[in-house]
Amino acid sequence: MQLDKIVAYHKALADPTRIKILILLAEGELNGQVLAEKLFVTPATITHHAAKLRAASLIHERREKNTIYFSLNHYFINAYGTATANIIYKNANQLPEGEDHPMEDHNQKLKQSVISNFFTAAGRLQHIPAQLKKKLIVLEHMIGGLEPGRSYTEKEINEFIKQYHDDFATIRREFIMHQFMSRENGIYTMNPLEMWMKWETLK
Amino acid sequence: MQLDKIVAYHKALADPTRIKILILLAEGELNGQVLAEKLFVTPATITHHAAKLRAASLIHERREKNTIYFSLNHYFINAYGTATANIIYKNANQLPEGEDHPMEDHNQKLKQSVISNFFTAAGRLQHIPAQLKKKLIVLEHMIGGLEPGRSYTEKEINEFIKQYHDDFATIRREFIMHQFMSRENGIYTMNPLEMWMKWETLK
DNA sequence: CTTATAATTAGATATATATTAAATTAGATG
DNA sequence: CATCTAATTTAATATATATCTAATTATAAG
Repeated sequence: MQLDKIVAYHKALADPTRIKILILLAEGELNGQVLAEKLFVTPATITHHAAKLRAASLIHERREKNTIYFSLNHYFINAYGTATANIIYKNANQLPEGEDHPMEDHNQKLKQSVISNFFTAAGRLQHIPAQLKKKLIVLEHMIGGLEPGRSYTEKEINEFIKQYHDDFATIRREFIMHQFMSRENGIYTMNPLEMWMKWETLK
Repeated sequence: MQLDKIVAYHKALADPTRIKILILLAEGELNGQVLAEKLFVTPATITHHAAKLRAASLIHERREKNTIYFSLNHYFINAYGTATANIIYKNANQLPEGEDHPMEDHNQKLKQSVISNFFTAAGRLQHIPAQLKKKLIVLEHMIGGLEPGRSYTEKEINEFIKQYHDDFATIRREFIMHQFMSRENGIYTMNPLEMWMKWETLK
């Protein structure tokens, strides 16, 4: 049920240690040991929180030898124009509160250029970018056309994607793979984090 | 500290019973006894949750004789274009998930007309509306100019308000009174709910 | 195979919180 | 003042969760 998802999402952000972890990760990826040191907790505690953040799709993980590096979900970073993310970001960089981070501007420009390069004037997707970062921008752009908070049948999702590109099956799979959406019993819903980003970009 | 506020805000929405209360209140105001019946809990439990929702500015209360009627914070209702609010609203009205509620459209139109009636083309506020609902729309419009998540000194707030109207003291007081902002040691910050709305209306 | 490092798991503890029943308070009315 | 109703408070309980220590697992390297 959708209620559980909303609750789980808010629970993930309802703990000071987890917010602090996100603030630290806003500076760049860190492994568990380092996070533990900086927050004066044990690695076991980091594991505990990482599980909750992971469940809410707020972080990514990358393994290198026997070290696991945590990073903010790419979208979370890009969405820091929102208030909570703004706070996380500013805290991370010790910037005076009134100033915007140059990254904000840079990300905006990157998005703009990727969107204008991959979509036609009529709004069709010419082809799916091979580069991950660009692909994610393209997926995010398309998912912005869905209504946050409603459920879609597979048929409806296919129709929706076909507005942009004929290969709806690949794109639908990418939506799931990159956690933009989740599927349950053939019903598709946007994930909470993605909804949140959607709110931000809503006019 | 701002961290606590963010955490408290998310905690308020991190409980299924509280989300259900909001869903029920989306249909209209209800008193504690009725809420308790509908949710199969005791009135004491409702009191408990009401305290948390009140602390997060999510509900309003109105006393009539010895009955207290709870209702959604006016702004929460108007913000239901956001995903969580959308879910609350749709659940409340048993609408097919794809359909928008007519109220959404109505509120949008009301806002449009109030804003164009009270502000000049240059964006100055001509006078403060006497009618509560209109006043709230005007306040919401102005607060949209602030950056969510940052702190402002009183001087900065005054300067900000003077863009719109010379009587900054009255408007500043209204911001506090209607819980758009809170003041601590002379530092002003937008309240979490208002931040949330801000995200939604951000371009 | 042994050793080293990072992460996870398991078990224990403490704190927080959701809930209830019972007692109390607040307000209205006779 | 007595009574009624709604709400709150208090105290108790149960569940959840944040944290730690100690044991275990995963991966790499000698």
